[in-house]
Amino acid sequence: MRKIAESTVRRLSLYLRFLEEFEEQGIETVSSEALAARGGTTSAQVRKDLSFFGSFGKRGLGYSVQELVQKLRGILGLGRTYRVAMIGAGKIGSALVQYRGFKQRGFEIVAIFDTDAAKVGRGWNGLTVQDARELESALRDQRVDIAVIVTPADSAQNVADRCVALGIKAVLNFAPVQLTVPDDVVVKTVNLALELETLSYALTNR
Amino acid sequence: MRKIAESTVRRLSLYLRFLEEFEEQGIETVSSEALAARGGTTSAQVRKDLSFFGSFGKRGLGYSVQELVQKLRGILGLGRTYRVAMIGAGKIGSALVQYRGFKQRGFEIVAIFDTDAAKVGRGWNGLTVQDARELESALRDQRVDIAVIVTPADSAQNVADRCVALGIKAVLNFAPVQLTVPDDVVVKTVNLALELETLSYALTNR
DNA sequence: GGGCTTTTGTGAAATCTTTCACAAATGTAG
DNA sequence: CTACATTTGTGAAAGATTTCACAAAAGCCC
Repeated sequence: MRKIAESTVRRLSLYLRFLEEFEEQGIETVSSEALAARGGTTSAQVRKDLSFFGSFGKRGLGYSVQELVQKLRGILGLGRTYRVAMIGAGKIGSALVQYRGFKQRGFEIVAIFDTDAAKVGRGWNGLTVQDARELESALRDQRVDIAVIVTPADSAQNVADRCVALGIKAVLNFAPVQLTVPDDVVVKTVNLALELETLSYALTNR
Repeated sequence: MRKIAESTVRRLSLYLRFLEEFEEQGIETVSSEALAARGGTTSAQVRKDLSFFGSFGKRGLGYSVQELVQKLRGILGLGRTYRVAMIGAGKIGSALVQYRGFKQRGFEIVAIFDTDAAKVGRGWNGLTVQDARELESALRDQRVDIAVIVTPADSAQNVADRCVALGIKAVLNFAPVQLTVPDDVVVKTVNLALELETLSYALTNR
């Protein structure tokens, strides 16, 4: 498949959210103009984004909300569930585990790890926190699609390496470090410091 | 000042992190090549990014780590402290409050709000959680530079509107919604669902 | 069915970002 | 002091993304 820009994928994901809203409100049809208005972009952008994957609209009418929801779910790979391992049972991990949208969208947390002896063995939303040293033995014969790394900065790369060795191909990283992984592994890093500094830059340069 | 791309600002923020690492290690001088290697980019990119703001290096030698750290702090507006109000005292808010990098980089949380009567009045890291209905009276004569919105999705826009009315010009939003604000207010949204879906897209289309 | 209105899908143009490539500095070694 | 090795700073080229603009499709009304 032709390379699609990350910005495009992010917008598709946004469109999907809006379309789900529309669906709940009982709206059956939407124009690229309406979708763009909801998402702060332009109708041409919406049409171009969709056009990379096919043509889903009816000229003169717009898009069937229901149909477009289906198509976008397919494009984004949301037609299945993903098994997620969370490594790190601190505050952020705990917030994530409770986040409903996670399960709602098909991301199921199947294991939680931590190095802290005080946490290991405790129950957490129906799961037992396991010792991080047992990552390999615990995950060897469990399929895990995505690792969420919520460890302190200094252990994140080590954890990432071990996940890669286990064959995990996708990592969501909340540790404030730049992870190095092979080309066939995809990493998304959420870095709070970066966001704050973008704000501080914007506040300064006006 | 000429418009600088967001991607450039994010990289500058990354460079700063790496330079601080180098500084700790006692490294005094760094080339664009070395900085690029650490950050997964190219030396030309590093030089171009910096060139928007001046020329900080010595040909044949590279950059003084210490000097470049100073310059980048200045460019990113990190030479001061920012007063932050946190609206929402749930799990994510709690994780953020404890995040050290926050204070370390000059972002000081000066107030926390929630609507939940069970939380209001409780102490939180040296601060008392205030009733969100009192946002206006509490912040009227406190300077607040940045609002962090950590409320449920359905109240986020309302909170944002009230922050804007209070004259706040920067918002960091963790609610999974697209906020609408006037042009002179800058919003960064951290949307977990979006990150997950980018991963799922990447896993699907390989 | 013909004319009118709406809205898509998409090449082409415009704009933005990254990469290239090289002259100009700067230090070093002999 | 000259030749040499580095490495910056930056126009120009290449590449990527967004916007424009319009023909083509589809429904609607008379």
